[in-house]
Amino acid sequence: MAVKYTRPRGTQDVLPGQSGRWLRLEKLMRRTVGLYGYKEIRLPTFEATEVFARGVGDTTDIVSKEMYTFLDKGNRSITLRPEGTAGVARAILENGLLGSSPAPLKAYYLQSCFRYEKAQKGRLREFHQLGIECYGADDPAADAEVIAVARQILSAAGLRQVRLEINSIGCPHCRPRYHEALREYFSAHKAELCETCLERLDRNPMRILDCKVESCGKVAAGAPVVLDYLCEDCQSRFDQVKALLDAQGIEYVVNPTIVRGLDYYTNTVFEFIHTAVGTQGTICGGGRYNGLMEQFGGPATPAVGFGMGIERLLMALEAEGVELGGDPVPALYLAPLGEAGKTEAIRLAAELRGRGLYVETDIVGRGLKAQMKYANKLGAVYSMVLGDDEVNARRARVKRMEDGAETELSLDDLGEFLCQNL
RNA sequence: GUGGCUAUGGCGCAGUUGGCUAGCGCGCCAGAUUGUGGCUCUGGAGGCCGUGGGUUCGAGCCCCACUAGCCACCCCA
Repeated sequence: MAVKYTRPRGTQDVLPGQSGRWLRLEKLMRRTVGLYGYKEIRLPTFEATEVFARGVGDTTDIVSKEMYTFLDKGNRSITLRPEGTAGVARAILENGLLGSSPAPLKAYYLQSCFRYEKAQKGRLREFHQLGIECYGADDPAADAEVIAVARQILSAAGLRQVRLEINSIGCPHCRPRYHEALREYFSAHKAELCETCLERLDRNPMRILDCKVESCGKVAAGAPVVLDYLCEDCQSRFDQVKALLDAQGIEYVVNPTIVRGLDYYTNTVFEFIHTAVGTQGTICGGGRYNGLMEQFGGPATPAVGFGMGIERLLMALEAEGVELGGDPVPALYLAPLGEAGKTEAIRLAAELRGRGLYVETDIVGRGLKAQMKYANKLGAVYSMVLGDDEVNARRARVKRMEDGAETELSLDDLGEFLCQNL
């Protein structure tokens, strides 16, 4: 039984037995997001490469080296989506949603994303993301609401050891001033910077703040802080976001070094970081991206949103020992004995399933004893033996597996009994 | 892309300085007096020891390459 085929690197199989927790988490996410008015949007898995190059920014790592890009048979450059926001922006414009639906436009997606990276724990090549996008709301209340959505999902899932970090990276008006100040500061410390940071100095000096190299970190510690360079408007927005978080009782810490790796962010940026799960601790990241629509040639439209990694959240929950519950358990196991029993079991099972009950019965020809063991393994709440006597009398005993208590009743009353005793 | 560690039945592991039929736990299947589970006992199925070379009389154990996984860097969800 040699395994010939293995799954591509960085992908995963979610098997029966594990999929239950995914399902529960997804349900919880859809429900929560719905409480804030988000409706699902389903988009193609791949887009024209240009959509991401434009949307995400071609100087970012994601676009410059992590995309799954290929030419299709019509010689078009196609890319598997590395994130969700760019596609949503494209779809909104293409379908004219901004004019035709009431503002703000709130959409969410729950989907695979693809990045060609070296896989490790919490970093897959195909991973799953919940994302929400709110278009047409420039008020800080929108920022605070988006953060609240993420907060509620994480709390509802039972996650405890998570910290919210927020920052403002300013707008196109005040950011150049800050870049200027950073360049000036880091240029004076060139000798202590690593090679990559020397490049960053020209392209995007804010990235240096994020550098993990020790010497860079030391220099960065004394660097000018964005928050000191915000224009009046940006400062006031940031203050309002914080005030609204306070009002909702959402705890956070201001971390002026959060930069985020996608070019479209402006003003508010935030991350939810798990504190006990090793290096891939960011389970949710997001912020405001008011410039994105214009980059696509659309009308200037304010927008906020976040992306949340399903696998990362699942990892974090596991690290905290939070149980999401496993696969559903049968309400009843029907154990047929003999031909008459078998026929009746099939009939009865179909009837009960028609009423919405999860019922299992024998389809492999096991003996009675083996069937009981099986029922036990499945975790069935009740079991019932159907032999000639029961079929003739149309009465049988239901057994509660937990304690072995038995109740005799007519087969016709079984459905009612189960509905009332689950 | 860079560095380190690992690779034995479905899962978790033993395999002594290389030596004759590769073991254990869990799981799976079947039994333990005739129509009943969870405990216990017994038996069974299942591995060309990641792949390909090499050293040797002989390699799961040594050497090389490749592949995959894990950890860190990088980056991000």
